[in-house]
Amino acid sequence: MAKLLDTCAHELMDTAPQIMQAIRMEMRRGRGSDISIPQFRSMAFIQGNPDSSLSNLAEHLGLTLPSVSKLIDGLVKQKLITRKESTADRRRLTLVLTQAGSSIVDSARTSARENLAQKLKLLSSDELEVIYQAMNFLRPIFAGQSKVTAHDFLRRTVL
Amino acid sequence: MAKLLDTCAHELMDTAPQIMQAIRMEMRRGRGSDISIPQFRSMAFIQGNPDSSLSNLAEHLGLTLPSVSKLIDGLVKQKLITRKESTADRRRLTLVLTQAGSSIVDSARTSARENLAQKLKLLSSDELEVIYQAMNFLRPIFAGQSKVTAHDFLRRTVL
DNA sequence: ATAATTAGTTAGCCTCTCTAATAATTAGAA
DNA sequence: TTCTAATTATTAGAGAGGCTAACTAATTAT
Repeated sequence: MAKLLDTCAHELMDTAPQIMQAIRMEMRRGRGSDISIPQFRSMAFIQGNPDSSLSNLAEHLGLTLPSVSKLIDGLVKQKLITRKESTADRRRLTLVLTQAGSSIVDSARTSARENLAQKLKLLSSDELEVIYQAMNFLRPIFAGQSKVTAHDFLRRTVL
Repeated sequence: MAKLLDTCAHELMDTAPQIMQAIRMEMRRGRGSDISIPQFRSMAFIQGNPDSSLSNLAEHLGLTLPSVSKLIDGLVKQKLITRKESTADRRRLTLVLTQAGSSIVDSARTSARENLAQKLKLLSSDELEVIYQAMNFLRPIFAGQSKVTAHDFLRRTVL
């Protein structure tokens, strides 16, 4: 039945924004490390995937290149990351966390995690298990937004 | 064990933004009804809770009053909702959807729902069931951010 | 009556995200 | 090889989305 599909879609549209808002607040609460969610996500990705390029990051975040470029601008201004020129391919960037950046992303992560965990304490471990599973079903579906450009599209379908 | 808590927290921080990004794109894709997620959420709430005030809406969204005030500004400019003065309490607003607003929120809802459902088709109905349950566990935890003001806090704890 | 609370708005700030246009470098084809 | 394509990133410009702080107006409580 298509009913469950629609219901789930509705639930997602309803719940995801609320969770985001909560996370946003948790991130702010962890004062001392005052960064936004996209900033945190960017740094976490760079930390986990050293020497990534802007494009890599953009694809991971599901954002456009200009958006990410500006996002990185902010982080560079705060000296949390640096842009390094790649020697092999001179148009390519290599993003590197500074020491400050690394420690901030660490503390932000644990702080947000603790605050969130605090909220999740209201649930039983069975319920948490369900959530854990759900996230693992959802992540692959919504990850890697594929970023099909108009040009790619034409190339694939017309040409 | 506290491990599961932390893992779930981590999964949430990881997955929620991606879902949001996908929803954002789905909303845009439903061209003709070009509204943002907060705008959609506001209108949907007003549709379901007629004659709500700004404060009601702000609490539901988990946002500050000024944020919501500005948000509503935009919708009023587009003639999707109107601010009506309440006769009983003259500082209170009553938010009302215009006809245009009502039809836009309807079409945006079905469009986004269909696009999302499309993505969810990749899952089995068992997996959907898990997601459904998870959302129902999560929603109450993250809904109604309680919005404790400094003043309230002092009043409750000190006085 | 006067003080405190509540409902909204305004102003100012910064981030997020997009599209469109541009520059520089590399890869591919004629 | 030369000239065209594609890739990588940036800039400019615009509109939302958030927040805090400071303010007005109306209501309630003392």
